[in-house]
Amino acid sequence: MSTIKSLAPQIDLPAVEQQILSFWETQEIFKKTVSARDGQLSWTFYEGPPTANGKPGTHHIEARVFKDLFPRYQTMKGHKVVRKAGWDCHGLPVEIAVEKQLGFNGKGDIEKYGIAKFNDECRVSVQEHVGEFTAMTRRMGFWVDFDEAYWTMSSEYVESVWWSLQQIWKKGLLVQDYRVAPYCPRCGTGLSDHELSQGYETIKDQSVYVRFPATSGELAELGASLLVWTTTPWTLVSNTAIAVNPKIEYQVIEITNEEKTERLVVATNLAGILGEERKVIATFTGAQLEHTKYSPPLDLVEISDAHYIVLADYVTVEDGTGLVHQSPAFGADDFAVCRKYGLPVVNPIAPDGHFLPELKLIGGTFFKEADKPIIKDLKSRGLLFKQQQYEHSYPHCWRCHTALMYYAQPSWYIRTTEIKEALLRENANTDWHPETIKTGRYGDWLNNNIDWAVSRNRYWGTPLPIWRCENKHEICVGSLAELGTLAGKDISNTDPHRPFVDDITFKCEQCSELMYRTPEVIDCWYDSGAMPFAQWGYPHKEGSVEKFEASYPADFICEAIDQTRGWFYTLMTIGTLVFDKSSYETVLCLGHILDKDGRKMSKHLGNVLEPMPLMDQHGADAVRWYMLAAGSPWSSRRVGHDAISDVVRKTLLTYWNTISFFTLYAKASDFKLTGLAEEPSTMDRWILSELNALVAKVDIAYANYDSQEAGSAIGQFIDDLSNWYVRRSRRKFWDGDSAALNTLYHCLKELTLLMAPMVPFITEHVWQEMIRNLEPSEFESVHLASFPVSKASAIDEKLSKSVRLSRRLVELGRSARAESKVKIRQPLARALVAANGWNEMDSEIRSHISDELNVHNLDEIASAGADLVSISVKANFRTIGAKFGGDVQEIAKAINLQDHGVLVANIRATGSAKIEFALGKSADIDLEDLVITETPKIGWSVASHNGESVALDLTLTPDLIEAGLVREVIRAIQEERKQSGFDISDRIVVRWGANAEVSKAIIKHVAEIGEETLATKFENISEKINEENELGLWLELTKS
RNA sequence: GGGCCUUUAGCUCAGCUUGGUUAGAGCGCUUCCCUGAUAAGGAAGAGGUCAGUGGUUCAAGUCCACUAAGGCCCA
Repeated sequence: MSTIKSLAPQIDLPAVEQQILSFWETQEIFKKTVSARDGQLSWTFYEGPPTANGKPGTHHIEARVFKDLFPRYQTMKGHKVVRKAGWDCHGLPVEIAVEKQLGFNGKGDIEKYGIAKFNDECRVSVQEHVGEFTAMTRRMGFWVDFDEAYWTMSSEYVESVWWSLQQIWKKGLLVQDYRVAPYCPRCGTGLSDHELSQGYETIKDQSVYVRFPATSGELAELGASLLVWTTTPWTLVSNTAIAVNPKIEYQVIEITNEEKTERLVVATNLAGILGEERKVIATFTGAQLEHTKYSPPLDLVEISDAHYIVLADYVTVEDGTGLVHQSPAFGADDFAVCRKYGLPVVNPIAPDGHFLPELKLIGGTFFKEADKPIIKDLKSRGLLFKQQQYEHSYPHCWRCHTALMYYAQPSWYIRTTEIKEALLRENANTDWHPETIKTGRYGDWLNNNIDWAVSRNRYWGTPLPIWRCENKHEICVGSLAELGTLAGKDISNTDPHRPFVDDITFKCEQCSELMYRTPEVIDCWYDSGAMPFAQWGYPHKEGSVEKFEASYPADFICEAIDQTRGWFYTLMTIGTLVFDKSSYETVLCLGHILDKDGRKMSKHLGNVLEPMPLMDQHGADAVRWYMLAAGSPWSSRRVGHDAISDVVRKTLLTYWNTISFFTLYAKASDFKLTGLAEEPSTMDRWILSELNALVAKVDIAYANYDSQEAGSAIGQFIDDLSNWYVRRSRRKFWDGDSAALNTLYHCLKELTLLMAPMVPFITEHVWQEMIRNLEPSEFESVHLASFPVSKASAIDEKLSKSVRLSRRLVELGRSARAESKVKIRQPLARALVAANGWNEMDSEIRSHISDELNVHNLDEIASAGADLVSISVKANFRTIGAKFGGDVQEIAKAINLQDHGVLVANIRATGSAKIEFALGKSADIDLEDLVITETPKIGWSVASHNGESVALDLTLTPDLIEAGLVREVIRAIQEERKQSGFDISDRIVVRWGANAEVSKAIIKHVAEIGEETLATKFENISEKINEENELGLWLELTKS
């Protein structure tokens, strides 16, 4: 009585996964995989926290699959891998969602409602979908510790963030400055980029070309005016400078119209706007014009030490005049350029969007309404050159549709430009996957680094821990304890959010004035970038120092490509700011998930694939394998049901069926696990060679974060194992051959271990049902086992090549069979083979070819005699090109003109031949320089490819025909056995009837048929004949 | 406006690092074959301006430049 479980070929993957999930949970397998590696080298992974105020989507599965694979692999390689989950809690998207839910329409509503209550709602909102996230994470088999998850809104997290800000502040890198940002004058609030993108509207504005007379340098001597184009005439009030591109060419052009002659400066490429009748007076590069003074068009506000030409690379000749009016309070580019020249930032507009009342002409006017009087004034003073309507898309407030203005507002910056060199150094030491991001997208971003505007005028975020007095003395606080000391009371249990921290005030140490917290909160990207230390509550919380030091920097992080300027940047930057070291060493950067038609998944297109139904339909393993192994992880990929069910059929079911096949025969033959044979057969040696090569390949691929490479190698091996090794060794399994069964078991066990990190469910199922069934002392879970080690001595590259050749020859033989219309069940006497490597081929491998092709004898084509064989050759360009370079075409032609048979005979006899290809020029070539195709001349069915040929002798003798009939009969009986549902080891009685020819064959070969079909007894019912089948064979089987 | 990525069969994608003369695989379709595990396997066929243009080279899907379309990030 065998205890071996036979596993059915049918499997319900999603159902099995549910069992495995509860097994993992009840046995606490995840915990054990971590604790089992206590004392081992740790391998660190950081989880990029999602915000759980929205539902998880299929794109969340993608990153999480990769975040799971490599930790599982590293665990199997003996490392301790702690995986701490995290939740990103703060930020504008959360506030906006809550505003929407409460029907709010701006910051005013929030303040009326009360910041404390509003923040309470935010706190609830970010926990709303935590359950769905954890359910999805559990279902997909992503092992991460939710019990110990960090929350960016927790007091200890916020305090840790404060501590890091204090470090940066102490270095003088956290400062207040102006920031030009979109601003809604009606709502009185700045808008985020995210809000901005929702509110673009196409509108018509008056654009104007204005003359700015030059007052210094050569331009003044020439009496020229700078011609400037702007779509926002209202900004001319605060004109501060004019920017030109140093590399662009400018001309002074004289034109005459309406009886007036004047000279204007424009970029050469845009001179066309001045009309056809024009005279070039002088030419300058932009650089030559620097510091040329001009008189400003309006004299409504005082701007000292201004009004000259500055240089800026961003100026283009796409439209306008190539000269750009600069008003630093109202344009980010303008601000940056003017800052560089030390120009003042003058802002004549009040926060309500109206010009200051004391101004002449436009005092008290709403900024947009000022265009008309300004244009009228310019016209009356002869400064307006041209005016035209201009249609463009302009940002509007998404709430109230008011036109936005870009407006300089006070803002806190982290001076990341100061640590640019350190960032570049850290980036150079970072291992990016794919590599191009390092110097491409991310490297460029660092090279063009700008200071990080880190403050937000909002409510639900980590409050900026800076307190100031009216004399602008400031202090940055690093913890609640520190703040309590300053305030002189115990506030250790105070919520470190608004509005509670806003209420804390204390006296300035320098001037004794009261210090108030500056009202801003910080960018939530700072929160997530601070997680390497803040997740432990470093440095305040007990034990956090040890935990942090043991886990910094991370060996591995992984997110989608949109994080290059998000999390990847803030992690590296904060790490470098605070510890002078980036917080991660390797980063895997994934492409996005698209729908089956290549479109983004979005609610309004209705093409969103819900993750849970997807996994419940196909199984999490199928989704995982698809994400990991189908297509490049770093390019965007289309996900659809068909693509995923393909994975199931092709890979997972083939694997499972091989397992099932093994257990079927292991049970039937009372399999004993004895290990690998001392002297394995050629076939066994071959598959073991492939296996060990696979182990090495997959190990390297995983170590290099290349799941695609690992997946395709595994897929190839599954195919080799199932469709060649098992197929060709079927008879041995049937015979209960212990060596073959042990070999197959060994292959399946190692394969299971290799696949475990990618598809943890089905491999666990195999581990429990097959491996622990045979080896009860094995690890409790496949995920507690060690990764296999490749045995180099088992890898036989020559054998592998030989088997590959044999499989190509089988293909050619099948092709020749199909061509000849002689089916494979009809044996043939012989086939001729031509191929390099044939002579070295092991007889066992040759026998597989003759079995597959059902041919009794295989001979080398040479044995057929030269007069039967025709030889044709082609030049092998790869070798000839390398040897003779430019002469290849001539040589190839010359080779073609030779008598191919003689040429090949010569080279085979002497090893080389001299080819004369031009007058007095010749080349010595040898066998490798030719692609030789040998084919029999007549009476054969031939297939050739790349110089390899198989030719079948189609002559049929009565004996061969009879053998063919026997094989037909055997197959018919086997088919019937299967139909009748007999067990593979059932002995049977065959009652049969057939026509004379078939009857004769059966009677003559009854012993052979009986052996093949396990028939113990044959009864001929001669009157029965089945008209419906080709053989006329009637069968009735019963168990004996 | 800037940077990066992608573009190869009806569909999904390899191949490009290292250039070599018949450009592959899977799915789907047609016709066959094989089957004592398989939801499988195999053969043949239809299906390709390798996005376009130009260049380098004896030779370009592959290297270089430019262009176009789509995507991502940033303005």
